[in-house]
Amino acid sequence: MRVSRFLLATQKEVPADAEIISHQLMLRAGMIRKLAAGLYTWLPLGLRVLRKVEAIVREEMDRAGAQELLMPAVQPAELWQESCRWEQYGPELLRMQDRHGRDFCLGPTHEEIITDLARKQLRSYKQLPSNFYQIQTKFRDEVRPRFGVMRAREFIMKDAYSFHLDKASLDETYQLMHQTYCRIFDRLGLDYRPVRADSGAIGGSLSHEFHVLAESGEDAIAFSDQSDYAANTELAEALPPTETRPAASEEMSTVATPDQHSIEDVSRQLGVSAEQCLKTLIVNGEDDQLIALVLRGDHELNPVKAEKIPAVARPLSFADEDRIKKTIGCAPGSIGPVGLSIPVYVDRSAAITADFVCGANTDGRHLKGVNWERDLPEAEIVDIRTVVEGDPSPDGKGVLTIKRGIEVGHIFQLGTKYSEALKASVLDENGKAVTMSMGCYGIGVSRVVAAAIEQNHDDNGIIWPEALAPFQIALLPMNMHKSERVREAVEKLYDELQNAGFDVLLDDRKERPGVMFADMELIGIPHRIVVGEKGLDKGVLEYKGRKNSEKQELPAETIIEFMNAKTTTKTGV
RNA sequence: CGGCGUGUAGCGCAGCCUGGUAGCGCACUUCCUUCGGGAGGAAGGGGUCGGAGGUUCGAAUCCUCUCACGCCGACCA
Repeated sequence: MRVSRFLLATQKEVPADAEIISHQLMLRAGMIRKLAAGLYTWLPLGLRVLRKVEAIVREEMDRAGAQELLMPAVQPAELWQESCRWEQYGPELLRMQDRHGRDFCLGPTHEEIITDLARKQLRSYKQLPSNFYQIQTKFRDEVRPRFGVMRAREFIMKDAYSFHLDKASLDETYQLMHQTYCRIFDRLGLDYRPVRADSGAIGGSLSHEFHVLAESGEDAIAFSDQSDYAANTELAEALPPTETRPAASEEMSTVATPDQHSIEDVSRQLGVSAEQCLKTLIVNGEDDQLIALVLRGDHELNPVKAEKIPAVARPLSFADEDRIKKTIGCAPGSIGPVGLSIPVYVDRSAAITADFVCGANTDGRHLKGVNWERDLPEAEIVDIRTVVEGDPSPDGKGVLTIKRGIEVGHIFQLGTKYSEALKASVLDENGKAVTMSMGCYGIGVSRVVAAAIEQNHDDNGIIWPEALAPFQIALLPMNMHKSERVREAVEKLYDELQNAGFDVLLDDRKERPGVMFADMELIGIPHRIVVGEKGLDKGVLEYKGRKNSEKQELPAETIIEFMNAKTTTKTGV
């Protein structure tokens, strides 16, 4: 490809609202342009990278025996009503009507569609297991799209759905997909980790997320320092403390704490540490009652865990202030577990705290020297906090460290949630109808592109892993428009490299060298070959890799051989 | 959904407070010089100032409404 025939839309400046590096670089390099909130056009340069990701995903899915198909982006409401998600899904599901007034939605995912296909096309156990996948545009009407294509409303996803006669077969395919995902992310050249995850509202039991590690990641991942345990902090268990509760040593007393509402305020005023304070959160429960959750002041409530308490309403929501005042008699900020008439659940760590500080259930008052058993009945002990760095690993080996990750893949065992709702069954060997078990496996293809940049860049721009680069080689002639020798040499080299199977970007613009260097580095081409008068005199070409800063001179006739050794993959002309 | 903020040339911004014929940098076009790390000069093209309504002799500027976009919050106990 010649730059003169290519939309190289690089720019020096970047819109002020691009917060993270991948978003800035994708705009600067001319990979994407925003059309509206969460909607992006992929320019030719960006699309080339996207296609590289897709190709690798496709190859590995095919290799794992999955079959590609393509389902509509627009989906009829009837199927969503059948699975009850038309009501459950909320405003992220973009709904619309056609000219006849029939309801449709833009698909945020395709469980209903594939299950509908499966119930019509799969009749016999002999057809199982089957795994179907597609690479499709999805739409989720995010409250707050941000970070460019990282959290866009419209995005490209590879989603796969497998169908099985029994759990054993599902387990087998799940393991195969786990391995396939590892192969895919290995080939993409990314630093990633498979982590255990909560399967959330989608249902099912087993679930893993694949995270690309990056500071800008929106998820927190807990790792053991002594084993391969890794889990989303939403899921990671905070083990019961091994120490027992110390004996009470203080008398309970009331202290005035006017206008001190936060743990920080109270601990500062009373001169005690945050872990010596207990906070009491009031949430809405089932049956329209309120529920109190007690945590240590330095810990955070884990909403996913809290939702698992049967008495707590799902989704988790905080009680509104008026109702708290009416029921408890004080405003949030002065609540404590002593003398509460509503159900109280206490976190494992808070349950072994002695002589603690908490709200007195009277505005402007706190209690100190409070002790379980003596001053208030022991509440039901639960695990409702989010793990923190230094907690023991849930697998019993080592302690946890916390890192940020970008979720680029997610695999689930769905079980029969959708197949039951849509009555998708096959006949088994005995001629008996069996509801199929399902698995579901997603990769955020467009997000992978952004994640790769988060992990691979420097001050000059993007540094593509070989497998993702939009072009392999940047061919830069020095002053070609002045020197006929350079023009001839570079045209010849361009042909030779292409004939040898390399994807080459020839910068034939009438630009100064500095401009060419800067642009090629910004867009991250892994290999650079410079052709100039000086080199031609000596019969050499100059090579430089994007990652390392040393230039080297090579005899012109050895360049093909050299590039073959440098690159592992070729994509053809 | 709530709070705050921003809409002026393709991009980044000034002008608005204090109303009087719309500017700067980058980018773009042409020419000259320069030519191995985002060059210099000269001459150009490009904007119904987000939209609607109002006040005024006169509105980018003041007022009202509206749309779009962005940031923050939704863990305060």
